[in-house]
Amino acid sequence: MTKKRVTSQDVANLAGVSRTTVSFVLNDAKGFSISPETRQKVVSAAESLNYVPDATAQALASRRAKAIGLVMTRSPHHIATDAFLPQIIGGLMEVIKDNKLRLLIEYVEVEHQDRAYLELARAKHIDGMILLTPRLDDAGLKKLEQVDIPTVLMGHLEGSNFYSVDVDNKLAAQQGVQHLLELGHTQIACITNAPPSYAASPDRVTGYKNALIAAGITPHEDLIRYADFDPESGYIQTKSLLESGNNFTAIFVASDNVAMGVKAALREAGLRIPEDISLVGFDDIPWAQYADPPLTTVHLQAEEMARRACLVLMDLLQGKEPKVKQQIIETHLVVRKSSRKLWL
Amino acid sequence: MTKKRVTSQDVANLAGVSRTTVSFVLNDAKGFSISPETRQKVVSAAESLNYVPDATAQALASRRAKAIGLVMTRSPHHIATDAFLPQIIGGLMEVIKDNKLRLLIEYVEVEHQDRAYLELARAKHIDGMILLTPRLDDAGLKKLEQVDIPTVLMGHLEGSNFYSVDVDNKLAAQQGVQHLLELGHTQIACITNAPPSYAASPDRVTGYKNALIAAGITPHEDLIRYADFDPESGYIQTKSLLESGNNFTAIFVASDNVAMGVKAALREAGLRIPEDISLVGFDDIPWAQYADPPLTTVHLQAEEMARRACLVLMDLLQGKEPKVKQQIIETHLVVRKSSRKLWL
DNA sequence: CTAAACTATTAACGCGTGTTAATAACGCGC
DNA sequence: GCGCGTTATTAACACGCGTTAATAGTTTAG
Repeated sequence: MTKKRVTSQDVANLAGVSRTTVSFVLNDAKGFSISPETRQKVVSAAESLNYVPDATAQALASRRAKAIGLVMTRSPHHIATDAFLPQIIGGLMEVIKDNKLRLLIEYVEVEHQDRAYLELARAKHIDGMILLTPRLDDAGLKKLEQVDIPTVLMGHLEGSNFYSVDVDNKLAAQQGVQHLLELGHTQIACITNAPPSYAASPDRVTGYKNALIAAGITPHEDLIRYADFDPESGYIQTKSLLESGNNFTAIFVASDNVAMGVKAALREAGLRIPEDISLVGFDDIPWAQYADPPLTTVHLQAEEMARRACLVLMDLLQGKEPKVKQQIIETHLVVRKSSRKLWL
Repeated sequence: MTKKRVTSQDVANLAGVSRTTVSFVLNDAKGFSISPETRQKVVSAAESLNYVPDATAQALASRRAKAIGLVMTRSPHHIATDAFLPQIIGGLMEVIKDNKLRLLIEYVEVEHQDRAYLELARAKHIDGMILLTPRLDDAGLKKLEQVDIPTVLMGHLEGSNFYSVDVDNKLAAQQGVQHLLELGHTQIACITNAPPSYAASPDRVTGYKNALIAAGITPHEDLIRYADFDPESGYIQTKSLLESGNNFTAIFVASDNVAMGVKAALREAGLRIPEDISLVGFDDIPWAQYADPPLTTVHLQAEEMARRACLVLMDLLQGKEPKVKQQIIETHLVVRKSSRKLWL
């Protein structure tokens, strides 16, 4: 048993035809006619040789990598604690396997942001890309916009021209805060999901403020804290909030993952949820419903978002014009046990 | 402004040298000498043209894809609820970026298992692969073993000849159960992480039984239930356990993710943790410490495992013989609040 | 002063496939 | 028997790069 690679030439030889014919048969080339018996000969020859086309050569010749990239700008550490990643990958996978593509995970270091996207595009490793958690201050994205590589944003970037799939962060945040207001809370703190440089973060704060204003309450900057994706940052910001001496009876946390840390800090301070402090999260990560108390939160369909983003990308890859440029996925509040009526 | 791709030929022309020289300079080819001024000319030419080598062509010519694959056998749905995936990807990323490789996520459908691995290997999309959650009954793996593609298993497969990185599942489970025994529990149920076909599952059960036997307690099959990765399966199995009428004062759950569902079922049945039932988990996923009560669990260093597995793979790719064939990563029990002394 | 040994560079081939333009075989009406 | 449209097939080029073997130029050893 020789270890020699089986090429389409071998298949051609065995079938007694040319390599071109083999290619036509295996790719179902349209506009060319091949007799049924020839087709059969080729197919069985390929089968008996266990022929698998060389993806690299195919990519070079066809000028399509047959792969898309999921591009993130976060450090490996933050990637490791991203509660949404599995859902997003799962969602992408579903679409990708139908289109016989592959998924590449790319990680762009902040320092190389200005060049990395372009190189990614130029290197032709991927046919298109899906960008996660874009930052407002990402210089590389501006340049990427000029280049002609199919790109879909998960999230939104003010003033950018990318195709995107996102939730209405303002509205969603407003829904969450609205719920707290309806329960009678008026002193409501806010802890964000991420630093303000990530687009979703200020949007959710705006939603928070809008809800307050609509209820005739003046937002208070002292009640707003910026976390950094992980539970630990939530823990820290909650400490800061508690030590600031500001009064509040509820917290809107713009990320369930961060809320985990918030809960820990509250518990440590002897505050019970929801008896002393009501908590509303954001994201509805899989564990939110199993937390104790189960977390009231704004449900975000991450898997569905990924699926949609991927579908838009598929359209772009096939040269079709996607129907909508900026797609909004619906969110809704899930009321569980971490929030309750304010005692008066 | 034409959108023509910049090739190494363009760089060569601008620098006034041959394409070969360009290749030598850019790849730091050893065994060939190039004068400093020529080198400089090439570098600045490449720079000014914004030259980015075509990865596809490089791969074809060099016969290395410069990418490795993370291969999973689970459905997109299960991928979406995998709490470890981010940690594993994060760990892999860390090693990969140092070696200028890329990460491909591959998903092998169960129905195609027998052929998929081989095609993956033959298609040369990737230079090597890391296999996740191998199944005992996976026919494709047997065939893969014959082929000469660098492969590292995360997990263990009895009787296989793969390089692997794993925890000592038996010992780790024993540690967890031991803890419950020391607290005075004698009636301890067990809910696994996965169906028995996944290698880790029966191993953890064995560890559970061993601990009991060592304490002079006869394991009772009625107290063992097999979950299926997600919280929901934990919920279902716990229901089944409760309805079976068997008495128990503690549960060893071989997966924190599953344990989330177990907690929900217990709470629904009016049982408090740890007052009525002590709970010990397995994995120490990032949210375990933020659960309420914080979960006592066996800590498994997923990120580190991924890192190690990737390092072994790097060795294999470079033709080095890795030091150890089957690497074991240490685990340790983390005692939190979900377990406590049995009232007598 | 010639042979040998190095230095600097390149022409040319190979990687395995997709695809165009050309060829060969074949039936058809006249 | 002759042109002509199909049908079936292939030779040949393109894709962009890595790499070997060979060619000039230049220094060193004998």
